[in-house]
Parts: sequence; C-alpha cells; structure tokens
Amino acid sequence: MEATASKALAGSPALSLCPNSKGPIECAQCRVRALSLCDALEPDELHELDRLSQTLSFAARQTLFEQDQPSDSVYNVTAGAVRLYKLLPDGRRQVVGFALPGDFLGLAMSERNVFCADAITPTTACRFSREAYSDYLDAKPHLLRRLHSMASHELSLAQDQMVILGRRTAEERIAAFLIGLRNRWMRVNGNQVHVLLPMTRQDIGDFLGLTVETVSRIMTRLAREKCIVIVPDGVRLLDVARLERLAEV
Amino acid sequence: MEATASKALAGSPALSLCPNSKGPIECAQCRVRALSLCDALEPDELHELDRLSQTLSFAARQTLFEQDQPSDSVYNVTAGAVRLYKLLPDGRRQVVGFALPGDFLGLAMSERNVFCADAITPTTACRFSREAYSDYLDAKPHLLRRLHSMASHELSLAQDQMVILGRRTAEERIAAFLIGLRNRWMRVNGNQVHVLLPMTRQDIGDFLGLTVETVSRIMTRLAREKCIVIVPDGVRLLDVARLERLAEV
DNA sequence: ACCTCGACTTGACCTGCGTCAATGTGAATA
DNA sequence: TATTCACATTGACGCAGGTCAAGTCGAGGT
Repeated sequence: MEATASKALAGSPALSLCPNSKGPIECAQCRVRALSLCDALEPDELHELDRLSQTLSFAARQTLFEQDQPSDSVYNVTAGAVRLYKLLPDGRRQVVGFALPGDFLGLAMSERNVFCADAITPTTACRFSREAYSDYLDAKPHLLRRLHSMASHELSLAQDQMVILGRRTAEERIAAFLIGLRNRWMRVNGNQVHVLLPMTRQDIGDFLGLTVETVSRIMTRLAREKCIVIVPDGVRLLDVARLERLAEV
Repeated sequence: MEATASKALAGSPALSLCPNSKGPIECAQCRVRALSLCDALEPDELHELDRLSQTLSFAARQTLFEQDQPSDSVYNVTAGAVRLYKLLPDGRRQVVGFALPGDFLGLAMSERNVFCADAITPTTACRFSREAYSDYLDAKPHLLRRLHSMASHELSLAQDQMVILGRRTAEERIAAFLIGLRNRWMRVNGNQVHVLLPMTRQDIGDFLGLTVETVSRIMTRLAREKCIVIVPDGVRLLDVARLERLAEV
C-alpha cells in the first residue's frame, strides 16, 4: 500500500470539513459524514479528532488493506469507491460490500482485517491510527454508542444481504442492488434516477452471488423492457416502481 | 407471546449463576455466558444487572418476538435453541441465525426488531427491559465496549455467511454448517463429535439457501460416504478433516 | 493510425439444485 | 391398537443460472 499521505492541515480538517468546503457541513460528502459519526461530536472534538488523522489518496485498484493482516487503522472514505471482499482458497470471491464517500471502514475494531479492501476508482480517505482512535473513544462514551449503533446498522444490512443471497432470483437481486445503491447515492447527491456504477459487472456479480454473464444478461433484459437505461458510467432508472416491487423486502 | 415469567430471585441470579449451579460459573451454560458478556463484569455489577432481569420459559414454536414490532427487550438465552429469521412477502424465509445457550438477542439496540425469533425446542431466556439495560450501559462504558465487540463479531459471522450463500456449493454449505455448529457446541459442552441438531431440515435449508430435499440428500450422501452418521437428535462426525476441507474458508 | 487489453455483451449448451410427488417414520393423542 | 401429523427421505423431471466460447467496444499506449 503506497498511498500519497499528507497530514491534514488546520483549515482543511479531515472530518468536520472537506477541502472544497466554504463552511462547516457544506459539501455533499460532509453532509454524509455528518450523518454517520460527526453529528455526535462538538466542534472542538472534531478539531481534536482531526489532529489524529491523515488524508490518503489511492489509485484505482490500489489496496487499502488485506484480509488477515493486522488491522492498525480506521478509514473514513471521502471520495471515490472501495470494494470489500473475501477470497476463497480456490479464487472464488465474495464482495461483502462497497464503501462510498462518507462510509467508515474498520468499525469492527478486531485484531485483524476480516476482508480485503481496494479502491475501484481513484479514492481519498482519512486514516486514523487505531490506537489513538481507540484511546479517544475511551474518553468519549457517546461516540462509542454512536459507533455501536453504526455497527448494528451494518449487521442489519448484512442480514438483508443474506436474504438476497439465499432466497432471491437473479432479477430480484439486481433490482435490489440498483434500488439500494440509488438510496445510498441519494444521501450524497439528493434524489436522482441516475445511478452511478463505479464497480465492474464482475464486482456486482461477486456481491450478488451471480456470474458476470448473468448480471449482464439481466441488465440488458431490464433495459429492453424499458425498466432502466444503461449509460457509460452507470444506469438511469425509468421504472423505479417496478424495481422496488422486484426488490420488495 | 405468553411465556412463563418469574422475577429472578437472589440466589438464582440470571446472569452470574444458573439455577442448577453449585457456585459461580460452574455449569456449562454459565461458562458460555461468561465468555460472552459477564466476564466484563464485577460480582456486584452482576448482582445489579440481575435485578433488572426476569427469567422466561418458551414452549417449542413459541414466539419470542416478531419482525418490525417495537423492540423493548434484550434476551440472554440460557437453555434450548431459537431460530432467527426474516420473511419475504410471498412466504420465502431466510434464517439469519440460531441462538444457543449463552447467546444474546437484541444487541442491535434498534427501535424495531429486524427479524423474527421463535423457540425451536423448549427454551429459557433472561429478559432485560431495554430501557433499564440501556441506562445501565450508560453508566458502564466498559460494558458498552464489550457489547460493541460482540456486535462486531456478529457482523463478521454474517459476512462469512454471505460467502457461504453467495459462493459455495450445497455440499460445502452443509459441511460449513456442521463444523460451525460443532464449534459452537464445543464452547458449551467441550470437544465432541456428536453434534446436536435441534432445528429441522427446513430450518437448515432456510439458513443455507437450500431446499429441505437438497439438505436431506446431501446429508444422506455424506452418511453413505462414511463422513457422518445421522442419529435421531443430530449427527455424529466421522471424518472431521474432510468436512473441514469442504468448509475451508 | 494501429495495437493491446480489460470490460462488456451475446449465444449455445450443460448441470446443480429446485419442484413435484410418493412414501417412510416416530411421537403424540385417543 | 389405531390415527394423526410433522418431519424426513427418495425418485423423476425441469429450469435458472452457470460454463464455455466468440465477438464488440473504448481507453491507453506507441
């Protein structure tokens, strides 16, 4: 992992503000981060946490961390997209999630990473040393509470994914994926029918327990049926209602 | 939910001791509970937590709680077995886990239950009101930390299950299930090749994303190949090495 | 302009597991 | 002892989605 590292400077704090922000919680990314952890913090606490962090840049396909390696950091993704996956000895891969701007990595606080993480597109992230972060948490019980509620939410999402993988058809999986991704981008960019897909079809397949070919076929079919339009960097949703019916809990 | 309820009495504390125990942490169940939460507690804290709890008994197939209902309790299973599952509108079911003696339910601390829970065999559990439990946690940051680490562990297990559901064959799923269950019973009863299966084949199928028929066929085949022996209440493992190879991470 | 390479699509074929249906089995009840 | 009912097993058959193979397309690189 050879990412560009730069200590965050006062005036461009890693958590409270983003580099192109004109004030507190102004840009889309910060709005998301505010949703996840920062709204549990006072301004001076943000400043303090900030001093623990450094901003890193990763090129596409560059590794943030690998499975089973000792885990010494916590990351907050601020731009780009990251895929999180587990590998079987024979090469089969299961993507367990995608991290988008605002998402945290390493919430588990376990000794070793339980999955690999690498950048899909050029990505920037704030890194905190686990030790400093952990010490800081010890002093702030309300943060720990927030952290726990975030982990619980992740657990709930993982269980939803178990339903998708165990009990849904290929078409339902794709629909659920598109709707879920739309909802996540909405928190970043507001309501929109234009869903960006930074990940490859292979990534989507490995997330949904399908092959590339099946993902491609189903998406082509949905497009043929005027349900979506496939565009270079993603998908435009035409018939959201139909997709939601397919993805129905 | 009409379970037999009885306020826990001093002398038969819900968490630190089990009814048939002759001293602290003596019986198997307590050993497990000690592993999960209680080892983070001082004796007087245990006693205090105890006053917040009541012991409940559930008959087989009785409901502990239902999906989407407001969640007002936390449970600690002390005997029996509980299945946790989500339902799709059309009746398809995904079992997201089984709770055995020592396991906690409701760690998520979310407003509403995200899955259903009902007893497979006659079950006893300690119930804590969420409010009292939550207040108690506020006063004990180290407990919150423990809780968070338990939730993280659950998340990790859920991700392992995602790999099983997304990328493994029926035979590998069954092998992983049997090995996983053996490891859990080992923490209760010590090393053993006799794996109890309190749940039905249907439950196993709904957990592994398979049909009853497939579960039955694969288990019959494993038995024919001298890998396991099917006994009335479970399975005896003959060729653990082979199962572990099949279940390999 | 040409080449390369990785991502994507599409078609033909195959198979693991689901579906449907029949039967066995043991525990509970009368 | 007979009856029932939930659970389990087994066989025959079909299909959703996997596998294999052959393109197409576009972004870099030279």
